[in-house]
Amino acid sequence: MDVKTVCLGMLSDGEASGYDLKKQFESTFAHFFAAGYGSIYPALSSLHADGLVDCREEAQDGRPDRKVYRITDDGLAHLRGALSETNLTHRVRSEFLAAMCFAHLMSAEQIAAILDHRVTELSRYLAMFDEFDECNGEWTDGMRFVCGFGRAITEASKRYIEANRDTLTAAPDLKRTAAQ
Amino acid sequence: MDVKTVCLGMLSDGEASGYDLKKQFESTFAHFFAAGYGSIYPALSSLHADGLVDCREEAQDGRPDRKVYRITDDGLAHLRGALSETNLTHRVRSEFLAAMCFAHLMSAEQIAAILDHRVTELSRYLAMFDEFDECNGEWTDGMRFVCGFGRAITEASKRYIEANRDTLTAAPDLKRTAAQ
DNA sequence: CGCAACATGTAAGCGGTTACATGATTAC
DNA sequence: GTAATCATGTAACCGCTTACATGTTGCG
Repeated sequence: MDVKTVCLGMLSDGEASGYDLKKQFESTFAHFFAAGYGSIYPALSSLHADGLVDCREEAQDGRPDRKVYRITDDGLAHLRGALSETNLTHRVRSEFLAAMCFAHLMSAEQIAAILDHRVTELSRYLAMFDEFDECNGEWTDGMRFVCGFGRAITEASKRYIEANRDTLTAAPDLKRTAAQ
Repeated sequence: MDVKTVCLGMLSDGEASGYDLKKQFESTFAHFFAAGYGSIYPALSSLHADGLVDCREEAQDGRPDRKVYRITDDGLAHLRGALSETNLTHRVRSEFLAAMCFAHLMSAEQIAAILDHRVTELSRYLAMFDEFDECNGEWTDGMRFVCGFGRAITEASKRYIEANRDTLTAAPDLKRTAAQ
C-alpha cells in the first residue's frame, strides 16, 4: 500500500485538497505513515488520471485557488480491493535503535543526549494524541483504534527508555552496583 | 544512517562475511532495520573502496569461498563520527495501521483476518526474543537494551490489539452494549 | 532426487525524499 | 518588514527492493 492508496482512503472520508491531506499526514498519520507534498500531489494527479477521483477547482477570495478531490465509485471499488489484502506490512526503520546497538562506542553523555532526544520526540507524540482525544467524537472506530495503538506503543517506548537508560549511561562500577 | 553504516557497526563487533551480516539483519536487527543481499554486498564493496574495511578471501573445503571483512582504524573513526549525530530517526511505515484507519470499509471477517495475521507476526517476534535471551550472556549492553525495547513494544502491540479488537469486529448492536 | 544451507554478486526499477519554484494574504 | 499560512506543483536524486544469475555440499 503506497501513498496513492492512503490518499484514496483519506478521500473516502470526504473531499479534500492536497494541502488538506498533507495536514492529515502530519497529524493523525504522522506516527505510522508520513508523506510530503512531493508524494501527495503526484499521487492525486495519478488517481485523477486513473479516474479514481474527481477534481473540482475552487476559487477563494483572499486565498489561492484550491483543487478539491472527491473519490469516485471506481475509486471506492479500487480502495476496497486494496484493503482486501491480508499481508499488510508494518516496518520500522530506526537509526536510533541501530545507534544504541553500538552504544559501547559512545560516551555516556552522547548516549544520554540521544536518549533525551528520543524521549522528547515521544512526548511530542503523546501531546498530539491528547489533542486528538479532545475532538475524538467525530472519529471513526478505525481512527480511534489506530490512535490508541499509537499512544500505547509510544507510552511503552517512553517507559522502557526511562526504566533502562541507566544500563547504558551508568559508569561501569555503578552498573555493577545496580546489578546486585 | 544507512545500511553501509550499520554494516560497519556490525563489523566493529568482529569480522564477518556478507552472508554472516545478512543473518544478523534477519535476526537481531529484523524488528527495526531490515536489509537484503542487494543492499549488503554493495555496501561492503563501497566500504572496502573507501578503506573503511579490510577484506580477506578465505577458502573453505566443502563450501564456497567467503570474503571476510574487518573494520579498519579509519572505519572505526568514521563510525564514531556517524554515531555522534544526535538527530537519529525512528520511522514507522505501516500498511496495517493505514488499513485499520479505513476499517469502516471492511467486513468484520476481513478485519479479524488482518488482526490475526498481525498478532501472529508479533508472536513470531516474541519467540525470537525468547531465543535471544538464551544466549544473552555474550551480548553488549547496547544489544540487550535494543532487544528489550523490541520486546516491550511488541508485547504492548499484542496486548493493545487483543484488548481492542472487538471495537472493530463486533457487530454495531454489540458495540453499543460494550459501550454501556 | 530434491531441498536447505552456504556463498556472492548484478541490474533494473520503484517509491519516496529533498530541494527548487512561485505567489497572495494576514498577523505581529 | 518578516514570518506564517494558504496553495500547487516539478525534477533530480537516492537508497532500497526485487529479480536474476550461479555453483557446491550435505542431509533425508
